[in-house]
Amino acid sequence: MIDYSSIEKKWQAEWEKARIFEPEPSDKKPFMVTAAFPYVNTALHIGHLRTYGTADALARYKRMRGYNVLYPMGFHATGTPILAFAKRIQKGDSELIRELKIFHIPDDEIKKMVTPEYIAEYFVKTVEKDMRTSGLSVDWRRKLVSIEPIFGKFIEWQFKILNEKGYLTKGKHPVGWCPNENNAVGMHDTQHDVEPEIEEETAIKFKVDGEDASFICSTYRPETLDGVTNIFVNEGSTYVLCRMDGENFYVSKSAANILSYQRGVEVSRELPGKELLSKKAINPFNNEVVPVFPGYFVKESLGTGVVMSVPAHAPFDYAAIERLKASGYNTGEIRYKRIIDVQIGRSLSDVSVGEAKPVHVDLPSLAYLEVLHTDVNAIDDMLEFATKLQYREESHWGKMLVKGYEGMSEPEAREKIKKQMVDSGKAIMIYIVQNAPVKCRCGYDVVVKIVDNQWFLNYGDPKWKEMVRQNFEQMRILPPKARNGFAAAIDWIDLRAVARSQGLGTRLPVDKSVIIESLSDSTIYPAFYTIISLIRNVDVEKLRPEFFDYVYLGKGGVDEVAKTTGIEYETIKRCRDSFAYWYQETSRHSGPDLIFNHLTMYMFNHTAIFDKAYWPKQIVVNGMVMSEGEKMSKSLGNIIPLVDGAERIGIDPLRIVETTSADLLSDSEYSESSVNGVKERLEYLKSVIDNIAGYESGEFKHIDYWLYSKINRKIERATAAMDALELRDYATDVLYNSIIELKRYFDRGGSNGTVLREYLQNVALMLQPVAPHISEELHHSLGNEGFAALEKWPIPDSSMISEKVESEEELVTASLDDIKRAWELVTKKSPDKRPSRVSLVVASDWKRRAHGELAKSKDVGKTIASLRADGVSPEAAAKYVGKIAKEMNRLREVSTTEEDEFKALGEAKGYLEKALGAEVAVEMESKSKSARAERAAPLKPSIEIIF
RNA sequence: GCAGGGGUGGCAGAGCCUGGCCAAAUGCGACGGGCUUAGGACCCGUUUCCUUUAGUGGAUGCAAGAGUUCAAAUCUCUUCCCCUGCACCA
Repeated sequence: MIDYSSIEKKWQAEWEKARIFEPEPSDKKPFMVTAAFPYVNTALHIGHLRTYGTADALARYKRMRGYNVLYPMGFHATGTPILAFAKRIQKGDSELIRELKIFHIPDDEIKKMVTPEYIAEYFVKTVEKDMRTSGLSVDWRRKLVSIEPIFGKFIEWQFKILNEKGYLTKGKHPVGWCPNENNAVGMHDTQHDVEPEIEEETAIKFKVDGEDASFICSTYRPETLDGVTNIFVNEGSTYVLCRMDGENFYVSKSAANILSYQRGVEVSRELPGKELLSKKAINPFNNEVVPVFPGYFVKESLGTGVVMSVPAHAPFDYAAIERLKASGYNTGEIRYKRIIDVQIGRSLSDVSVGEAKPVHVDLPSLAYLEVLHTDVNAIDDMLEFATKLQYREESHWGKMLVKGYEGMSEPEAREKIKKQMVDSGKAIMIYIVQNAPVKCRCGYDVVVKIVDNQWFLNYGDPKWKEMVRQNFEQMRILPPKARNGFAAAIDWIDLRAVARSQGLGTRLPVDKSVIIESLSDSTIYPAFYTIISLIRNVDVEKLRPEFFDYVYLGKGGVDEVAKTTGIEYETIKRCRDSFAYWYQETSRHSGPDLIFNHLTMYMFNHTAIFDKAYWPKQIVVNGMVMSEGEKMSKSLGNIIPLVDGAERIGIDPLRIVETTSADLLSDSEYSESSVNGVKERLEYLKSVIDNIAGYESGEFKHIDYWLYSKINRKIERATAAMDALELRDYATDVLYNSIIELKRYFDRGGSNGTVLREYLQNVALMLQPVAPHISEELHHSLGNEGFAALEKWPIPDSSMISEKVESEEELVTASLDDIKRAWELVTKKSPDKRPSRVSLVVASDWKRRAHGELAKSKDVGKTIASLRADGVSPEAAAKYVGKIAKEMNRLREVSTTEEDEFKALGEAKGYLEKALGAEVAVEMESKSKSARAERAAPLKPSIEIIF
């Protein structure tokens, strides 16, 4: 058994002692690998190995390919999560404590986690330890934490530049807001961690006839305005007349309160809903005067509490009006007006619609109730269903009938009408919490507030976008299929709020009252790794913008900067050199969840700040890790802390399973069985190496050449796979196929120590990227000195790759297979017959020529003629060529000769006899008298089973 | 709704870009056999249907439908369904 734990500890200590992962600029080609730094609210679990292990695999591979490789690491602590974390600990939150216990965090440590600073300190320590346990080839001298003052200086400089370039702007922005605590709330601040989903609604002003006031109706479908027949209010609710933006409005009392966070609202007086029923309203779209009805379904707390009624296109509206009529309410004459044309029920299958045919196609909402086998008295859930169906079909396939918008699709008309109404002052946009009620941790309902002094980064800036697109074209995205996602993200990203009033982090230089939001302060930090270890001893206050200007932008001169900042000349110069060196070639790694935020912001900020030469070169996105078919999560309790995994399973097997068991972008699957499979294979490799001394060298046999061919082909393929970071393909070749090949080699009597040693030496080295410890151990077991981690990546010897040798080996396998099949069929049908001997006949060389010629000429006649000219009998030539002509387009040249095949099968005779338990004879067709000999084809000898 | 990624055999999951060697790798499961006192492990075989007393031939088949082609899991179009993201949150 391999003792992973002690092997890992041993090599980690050796690497550390030799400081082999602490690179400095040199004349070698640089390669810098960075992975998204972890947020410090948890220890690592085995799933984290996916991203960090993939990045490490690339780092180690590139190192072996002769690059000077830098793989630095830092820690993210800015933002609100550890603030909330500290509060929860203060309150003794049992759920959180239970989660921490999964990671074996001792009680006395948990007790101390009442300040975010301590939490950060604790997890920085823990995660670094976890990463060291993982055997990552990280240069720990460059460690940084995003809440360090030194980091703050760097961020301040970054935002100073962004501001100077005009990318920092100020404006209005809707946010989730707690009216009680008076601050913005995000997901981390709500009960059950619910994200308040903010949605925009159009609120249409319906002037009250004869009054200086309007109803204001919120709606998702302003395009249906032309179909409004009346206004609905809840007659049992309290309404107010209020003043907003210099106009008077009727809204529900609770709506007035909610709206007051978005606009200035002054309540003039309260009134019961009933009082509104006597009023008339003017539709701003078509100036029709419409009445006000009581709507049983109107909720005062939703939107404005006043609803415009479009009965032809809203089942609720239609049902409410019909029920009013039925109850004897005087509605006056209602003229239902169809404004969207669509094939009703088209998305439903015939089965669910059954016999129901929409009769009232001029009144779509009724027609929708009809296809659903119901009517105006349906329960609310049914009406809700009909509403959704109608809305979906109309917006998907509907064509507008409204004058001026004829034939338009609904979404297009919606945007046009919305814009027209808002621009002409007939409507305003309001925001609602779409998934209301969302409760703040303090217990109050979250509302939407429009913050008007919000700072944004204007990622929508066309010139900026253009720069990013330009760089993106040059960039390498791995895997290539993630490329479309990035292109979409670059197009989509727009204004992004960059400041918050709370949380840990750096204050915005242009407005010290706010803190830079935590994703925005971690976009160009990889550049900071290149210099941080050089300025650790510099007084933080000396890190003035002039310093960074020189280091990152080459502005000014070293003397000048040394004078203004007081930093030593040599330090400044080394920083500039270090940045300019390492940033030539970079690779950024993360999970796919960061494509639409961090990774895109990474591209934008780099292009905004740095010179072209230092723009991003490569981004790698990898999938996540699933555990036994389920997503790993603390609440499911299926998290395996990294320390446990290292101890119970071993880091190398874990790294192999997680980084190589799926496509780069697909989620990989951790399971006991997959880990065991990997371990068995590693054990097998080790056992062969442990016994290597027992194999003597000698003259090479066919199977030795075969193994040479295999190893060199393997190197070729593994190298190509690593270049594309296709770790799954790489591992299939290097690990899984190696086992199969070795077993076959021994099966076929292979026993040459020289060949085996070379094979294993290469396999051991090629395991280095994903299984660095085992690789190191095997490398040394083979008697090598020096670190595998620093060895040259194997180079294939293409002269040893032989199509012919491999074909011959396949010939043996395929023949054995065919013999078994035929054998079985014969003995099944005649159980009393006992075959005693098998005779194989390999095909004459003229048949090989036939293949080659036919493949080239595609001409049956010509091929036959050419064979006859060579002295082949006309009958045999015609018969054979006729047979192979059927698969003319699949024919290939054959690399073996009759002689080759004869020899190969001859050498394998012993093997075949053992496998079959019968005598085997091999003949050449040109010399055979067997009746079945003519059936022989290249690489497919004829078989005769003799009884 | 918008954007991105998908839909393959009992399951998981390759193949699709670059059409033919694909009844479709590999792993798991199931079944049969070997080994064993027995179980596990291991080894061999089977795992769409029909056909074949010699290594075979055929049908159906990769979400559904249509198209392009001598040839489609693979290319094009349409439809249906699933997953992820949609922001101030790391």
